[in-house]
Amino acid sequence: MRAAAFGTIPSAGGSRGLAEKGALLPPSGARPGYSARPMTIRTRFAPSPTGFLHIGGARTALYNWAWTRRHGGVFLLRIEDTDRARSTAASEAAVVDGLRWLGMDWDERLSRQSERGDLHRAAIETLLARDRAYRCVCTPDEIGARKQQFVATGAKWTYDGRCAEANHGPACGPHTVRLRVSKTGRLDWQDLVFGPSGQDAREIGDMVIRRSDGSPLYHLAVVVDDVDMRITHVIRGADHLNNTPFQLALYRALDAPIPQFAHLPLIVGADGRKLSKRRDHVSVQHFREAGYLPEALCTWLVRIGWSHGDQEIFSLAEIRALFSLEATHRSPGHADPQKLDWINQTWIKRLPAERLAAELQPFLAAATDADAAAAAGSDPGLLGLIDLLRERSKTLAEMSERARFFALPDAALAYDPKAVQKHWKPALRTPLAALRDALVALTAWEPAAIEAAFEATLAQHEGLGRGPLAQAVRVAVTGSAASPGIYETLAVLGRERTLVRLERALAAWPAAS
RNA sequence: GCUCCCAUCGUCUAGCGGUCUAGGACGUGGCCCUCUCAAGGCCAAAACACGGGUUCGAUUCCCGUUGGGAGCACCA
Repeated sequence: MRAAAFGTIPSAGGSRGLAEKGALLPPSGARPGYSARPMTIRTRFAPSPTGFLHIGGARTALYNWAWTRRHGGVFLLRIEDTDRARSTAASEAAVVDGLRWLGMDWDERLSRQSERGDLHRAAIETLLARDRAYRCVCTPDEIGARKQQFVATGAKWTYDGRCAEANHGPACGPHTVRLRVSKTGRLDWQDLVFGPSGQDAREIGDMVIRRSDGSPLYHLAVVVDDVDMRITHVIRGADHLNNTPFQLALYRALDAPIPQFAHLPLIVGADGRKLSKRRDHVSVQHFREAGYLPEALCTWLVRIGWSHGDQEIFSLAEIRALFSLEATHRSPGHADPQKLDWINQTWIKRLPAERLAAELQPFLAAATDADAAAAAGSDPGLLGLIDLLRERSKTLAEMSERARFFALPDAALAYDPKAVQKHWKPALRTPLAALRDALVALTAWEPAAIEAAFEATLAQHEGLGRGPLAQAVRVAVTGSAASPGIYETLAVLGRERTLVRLERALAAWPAAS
């Protein structure tokens, strides 16, 4: 039954409802019988190394990765480095690092399109030999002129086929090679996300597959590579929707099995248009440097265009266990930075303090200096501080800012002038000294005991409010008017450092005027 | 212009003919909590683009309109 379905439909796949099931079957171009036993799913992510990993690309990679892992397939990474100008080892590394940082892995060895030139050239020769492609001596200028005339008719321009029957040989001078694309029939496929898709073959035209300098074009290279790598499912951005018919024609001309296609809706910017490098933050690297966790970025990206009931937060493990193309949307989605903030904080609240401490390290160093960050890193109070800070930090950068007071040496702590002016009232000096004495007398250095010392001090001083005392201490110990609960803060800072800071504040206390 | 695609609160979405006086989340506003900042709790405002069908019955199916997006290379 399966075999029959694949034998009759050029690009089978069944309805959307059956898509996931069909996904386990071999590519639709396979002959009947060949499909009798399920074959391994093979997918790939094929970024061009532009110097950074784009969030759109990261999401495509994530969908590929998650779906493939879920189905026990093989996920490959292929660098599309045909554009020599932009392709450097550094920009390739940026893409690879980005993927690793997000938590993705891939199988077999990383491959590069540039390594496959021979394959592309051979494929073109074969097409030529079989007369499925032909040499074309039309120059860009000539075509441009003809195209301009054509535009008046209002139809979509396709190559007019002037050289199609000319039979130009290898020695015809500068020439391109064009694929013969049928002028009748349809180039259709069953998209795993978009459902029945395709268009009339005649609207495609005989497209160039080899430049006059002998280099192959993108479409030829991708198809040949995908065939060679035995890719069974092509999962990519919806910007390739329009490219698929021509690529279908290439698969046919190559007598190659046709993979299944799944196109993902694009991520758009705040104005609903394609993400722009100028307006929007598009690189994964940017978010990493701004203090977002990989878990947060993955959750954010996976939820644009896909959902699983009302669940908002997904670990990588959940993503790979739950992701399905069937539940993937068809409409483009906005990437909302505020939602990312919330997601990031949610992860900050969930992750173990040890993990956050490690992630925080570079941010702390940036907010203070290497020495201070190292000192904080080995301070036993750090994990406790992180537990206090996770409720008030949307990013690691923010957390590091709030942790500055802790990392800084006692003598280097600076006081916020406005906070001093507001909270260091001359009359508070005596109670503060009393509080210091109460703290010194403490046997246990923990929030409850510290609170008791505060209460005792308050009881000694008629009319003194809890707020003013807490604020005075807060400024003395953190330099700022905002911090986690004062008892917890002192507990985490430690007895010695607290007392040193109190002493230092007392010494700097303003006198009554 | 042509081709292809899309359409539920501002945003991400649930909904796969009756369960919808349309649910959740972010954001926004209010209240509570409170030593500051947060976090948290409660409440509120906020959407099925429009018009035709199909049907006993449409947010859900079909067709138009409108709006939006993507693609129309000897780029990838």
